[in-house]
Amino acid sequence: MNTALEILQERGFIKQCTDLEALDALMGTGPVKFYVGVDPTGKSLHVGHMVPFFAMHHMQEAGHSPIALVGGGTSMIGDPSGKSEMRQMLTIEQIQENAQAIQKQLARVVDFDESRGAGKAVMLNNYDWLGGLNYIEFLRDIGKHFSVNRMLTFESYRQRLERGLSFIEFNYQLLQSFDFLTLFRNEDCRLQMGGDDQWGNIVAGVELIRRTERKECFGLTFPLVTRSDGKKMGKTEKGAVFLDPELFSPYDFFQYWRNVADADVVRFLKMFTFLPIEQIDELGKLKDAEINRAKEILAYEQTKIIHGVEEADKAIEAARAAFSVSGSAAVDKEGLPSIEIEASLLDEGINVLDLFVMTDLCKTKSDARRLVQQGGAVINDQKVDTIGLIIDAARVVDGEMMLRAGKKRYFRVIVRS
RNA sequence: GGGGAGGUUCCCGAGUGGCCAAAGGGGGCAGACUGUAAAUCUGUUGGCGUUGCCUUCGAAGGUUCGAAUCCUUCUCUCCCCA
Repeated sequence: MNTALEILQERGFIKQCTDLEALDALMGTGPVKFYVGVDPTGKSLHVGHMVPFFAMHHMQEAGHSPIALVGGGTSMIGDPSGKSEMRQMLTIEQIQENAQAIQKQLARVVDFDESRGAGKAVMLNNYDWLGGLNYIEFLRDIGKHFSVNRMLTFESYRQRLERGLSFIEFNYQLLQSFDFLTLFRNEDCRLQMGGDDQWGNIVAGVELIRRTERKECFGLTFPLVTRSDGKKMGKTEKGAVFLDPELFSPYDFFQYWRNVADADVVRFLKMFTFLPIEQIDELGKLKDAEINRAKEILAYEQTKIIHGVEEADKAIEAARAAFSVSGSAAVDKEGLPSIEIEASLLDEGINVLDLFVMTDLCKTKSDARRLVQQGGAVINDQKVDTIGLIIDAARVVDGEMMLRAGKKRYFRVIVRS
């Protein structure tokens, strides 16, 4: 039987730990409460946020108790770690709202259900103890444990010193450490996990607890997940790969994973799916074109976790249909993004450019014009390269038209009669 | 509070009176090559009614036949001094 840490290790989740052996020993003696911070700065998480929560999942599976800590108080301040801009400050109401939306998304990976009993995940908000903090007391009890000299040696602050760092941002580390201390006191939380950019803050928390409570707690960080093509994880030209299907369709979500670089497949399978490690190793042996099978599995599993089995099935079918040799042959196209238009619109015909702009394929008519000029516009597998072309009902097949921009972007236009 | 340097298109960054919808790079999009990969090469990259017109160079005014470029005021950022 693998311990939780071994599982994390073999799946590539561990970057640094304050004391791996001691932590392993502690976790061997029984369930351990641990926490991960969540930013409530948006109403949806995106895949770049998910690493800690997948780790949380494995920890929970192994019997430990997760706490998702919403940074309601801290996000009203801004964290300087690695960021060049000050964070936008939010109102308590916005944060509350975001936190609820986020919890729903987390529930796809972590179990918040009451029926789970002791091991269930809980969500707390640090606004509860930061909101009414007394400045003098805080300085006296917490502030005295921090050395400015030491803090200035932290890489994250060093960088910011060059660009400018406001005093409240500088305090972030104290607040995060105080969070850990509070969770330790109130919940007996012994471990904080987070991205590697949080290392400094996490260690600061461990030290604070050691000084004030004379107890050893632990910190563990995850590697910053990058894509081997150098792009940021979870970012696309269209913006972040959100988990919210309203913001990022399940089909596009599937495609995002389907299109990861070869070099990333195994790593991502380990971190972002729950497939057994043996199966992943097998998939890792695939070479060249074969590796596409592994990518498809990655995309399917990930979509299944986040959007559910039905959406995953639709997405994989749609993708297969769209990319099969026969082009957009009549297979299941359910999962493709689509719009509906009135049949009457086609009575007089509609300009190709306008048609493409109606879909999400082109943003402006100039954009559409370029697409057509460069030969990237396709309707029902027929290239359209005439700018003024009028599209009418003759193009409709089985009540719809399948538009394509370039090789990969599809869009269904469903004609309502 | 005093002094200095700046704010240019998605980003970085050139441009100091007309040749500027604005160099170059990055990124994006499209094409070729492929495996729905990477790398590479080519084209393209403000909008529209496209041999033209409209909006854009922090904001508002002004000078000028003509301004991203000059002047005034405002505003924001950074640096130095207090």
